[in-house]
Amino acid sequence: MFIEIEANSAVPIYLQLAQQIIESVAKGSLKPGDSLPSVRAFAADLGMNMHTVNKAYHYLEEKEFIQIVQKKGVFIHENGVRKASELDRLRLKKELRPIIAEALCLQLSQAEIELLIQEISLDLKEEM
Amino acid sequence: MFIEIEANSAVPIYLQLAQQIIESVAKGSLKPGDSLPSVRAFAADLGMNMHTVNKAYHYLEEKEFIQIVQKKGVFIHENGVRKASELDRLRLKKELRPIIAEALCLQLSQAEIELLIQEISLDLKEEM
DNA sequence: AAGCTGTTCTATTATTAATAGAACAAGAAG
DNA sequence: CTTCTTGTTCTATTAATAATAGAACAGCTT
Repeated sequence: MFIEIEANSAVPIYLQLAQQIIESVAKGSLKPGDSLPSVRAFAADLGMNMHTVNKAYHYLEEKEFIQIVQKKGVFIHENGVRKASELDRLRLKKELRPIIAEALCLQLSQAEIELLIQEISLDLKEEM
Repeated sequence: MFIEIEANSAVPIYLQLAQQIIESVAKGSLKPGDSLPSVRAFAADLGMNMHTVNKAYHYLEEKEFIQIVQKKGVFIHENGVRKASELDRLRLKKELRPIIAEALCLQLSQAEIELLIQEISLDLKEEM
């Protein structure tokens, strides 16, 4: 698994880690049932603290993307890839809203915004 | 201007304020040259601190959405509505990426994601 | 028995968010 | 000229978050 952490990002590193794991699930390089490194091994590999990895894991567990099994390890949740609920859609819209507002100020058309999304989707598939 | 701050949001209130000002520019209810309330008046109106409004203003100034004129006041930047630069597009993509990744895990198709964007765009126009 | 698993506990350090009050310099308005 | 308002600056405090650190625990695997 290829994780790249930007030390000088405004995004906390535990979040960067969690987001990149989600990306791996999105692109299919991590599939439901796959195991993730232990908090210690991952921390050593990434040069960060065990507790930071743990925080990322719990963030992902709350989002139901991974499953933490006591004394066993961490696995991609069986429902890691699933159909969005209406609540999911609302949450995604809330997160997208400020970005779309900015895009509209920057005079991006609907088509241009859709192109951005397509480029991102391609990025998330090419890298398999 | 209608600003609604969610006290219990994980998004800092200075950011919520800034984002909602951007939304107003996006929907056209605030146009380049329009003046914004003074930091004191706005703070009193919203029930928050002067310094918090100031922080939102400086955040928006850095993004070139408003112009702070010494001893005069704050105005929507003449370039508040402008054509996106290539850097703008890259920044937007970086912000969109983790959300799109999550959308893909939730098995939203390209069309379904585009529908979300359309719904948001409508929201940002209807409210004029 | 040894090693590994996530968990829990206490602890420290640094940064950010938010508030508060006072004072300043400069423009506007009377 | 005086008064008010403007954004700015300064110091200060409080709370929360991020990140690190080390130790210990319970339970599974080998």
